[in-house]
Amino acid sequence: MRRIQPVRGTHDLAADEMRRHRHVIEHARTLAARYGFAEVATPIFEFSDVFRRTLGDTSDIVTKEMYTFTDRSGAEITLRPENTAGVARAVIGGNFGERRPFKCFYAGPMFRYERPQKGRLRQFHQIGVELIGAAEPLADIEVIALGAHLLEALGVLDQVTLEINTLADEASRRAYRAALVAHLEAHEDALSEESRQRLKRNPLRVLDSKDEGDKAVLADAPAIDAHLSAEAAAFFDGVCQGLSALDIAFTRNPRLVRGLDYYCHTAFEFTTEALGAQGAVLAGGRYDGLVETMGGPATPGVGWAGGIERLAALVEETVGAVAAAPRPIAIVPLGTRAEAAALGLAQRLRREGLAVEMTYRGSLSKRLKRADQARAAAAVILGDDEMERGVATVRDLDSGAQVEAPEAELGTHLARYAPGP
RNA sequence: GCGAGUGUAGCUCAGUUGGUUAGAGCACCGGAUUGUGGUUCCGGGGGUCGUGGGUUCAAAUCCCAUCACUCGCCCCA
Repeated sequence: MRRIQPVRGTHDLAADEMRRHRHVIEHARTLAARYGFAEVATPIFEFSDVFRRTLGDTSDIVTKEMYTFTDRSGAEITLRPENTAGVARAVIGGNFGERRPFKCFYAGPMFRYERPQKGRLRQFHQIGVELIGAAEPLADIEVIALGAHLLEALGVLDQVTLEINTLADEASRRAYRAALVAHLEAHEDALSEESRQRLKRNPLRVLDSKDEGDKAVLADAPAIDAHLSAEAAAFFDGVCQGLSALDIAFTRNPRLVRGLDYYCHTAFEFTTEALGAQGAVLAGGRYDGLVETMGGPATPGVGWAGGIERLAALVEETVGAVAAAPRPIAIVPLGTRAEAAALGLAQRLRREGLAVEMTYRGSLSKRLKRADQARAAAAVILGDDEMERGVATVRDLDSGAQVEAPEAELGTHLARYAPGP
């Protein structure tokens, strides 16, 4: 029988890794709630149009990374490659209410058909927030502040740098794109093959090329700042000042652009050097055109998404192991009569809030070994001796100290051990 | 999608210029100890050497393909 492998780019999450994921998710969920972002969930698959219409025909995600299939009714379905479009779809449909601004938090799996690498999987997990219906810089500032706060709470803020840029409004961006294209076309011979392609399809993407020849051409390329409308400049100014007022350190990166078409104005990215090539750990921006693109009323929005695998890896690398589960109490019955009694005892203790591990088989020696492997803090030994006298032996597994306690008082004897989950 | 590297037990790895029944440590299971765990001692189970094909008297070892992982490009979270 040949062993079946997991699908490429997918991972089983063992208890330790799952705990690291949960550590990230729970910090994010708690902080998001504190900022007024309530948790929601959208389906992990949508009609393909939800993504095709919003992400842009030239984006890599749409052109080659979507998991798309036809279901039994003939509908074209796509496993979500990101969650913003799904949230926007639900908001437009009124499924999340009519109150504006609408603020939400989400966590869940996303799917992209990519070449797997460290920190890059085909099924990966994101946390994210969206703030829909507020056009003010204050909204951008709060959204970014939440991201920074989360990174701080996870203990990794000093491992990342915040880069920020403005993509301006459409008119400014169009003017800038024209100037950029003119410059790039004048130096087309010096550009890499890929950048020449991008020049035609999505010229702004040339800006973050790592090719040395491209960089040389870009060195004296026009900057967007010269093309900003007064409003766009003021907006970006407002965001930067707000971040400074909150003591959130950032650097301006005029080459920072977004891969997805729906972004405008603020674009930001928390990146780290500690994770190799996949350094973006939490990133997002403003997407004022998105809701309208999807057929809703013109509605501004801003948000971010963070990669759970990447955040968890960064936490593990810089902070170390996350807190382990609470240590259980092990029940060690000896003999069939004791086993029957132990069942009820275990349930009783669990109802009192203790984590209780039953030992199922073997001699006392074997069962204590099991208790030890389960990281139990104490063992409750219940044998014929004890049954006769209506007591149980409580053994502290760290010190080896043992006391006998009447069964009714077991709860008090065990109270000094950590409560269960 | 492109380039490079790696794949031997559950894990980390050794395995000589191709040469007989492929090893170690840790982990696991049992016993020493049918009422006392962690330490120790003894024993045991586990491998189609990633998979498929080829070369050869002979392949874990050489060749080809393929799959997976890792790193870079690309992309992004």
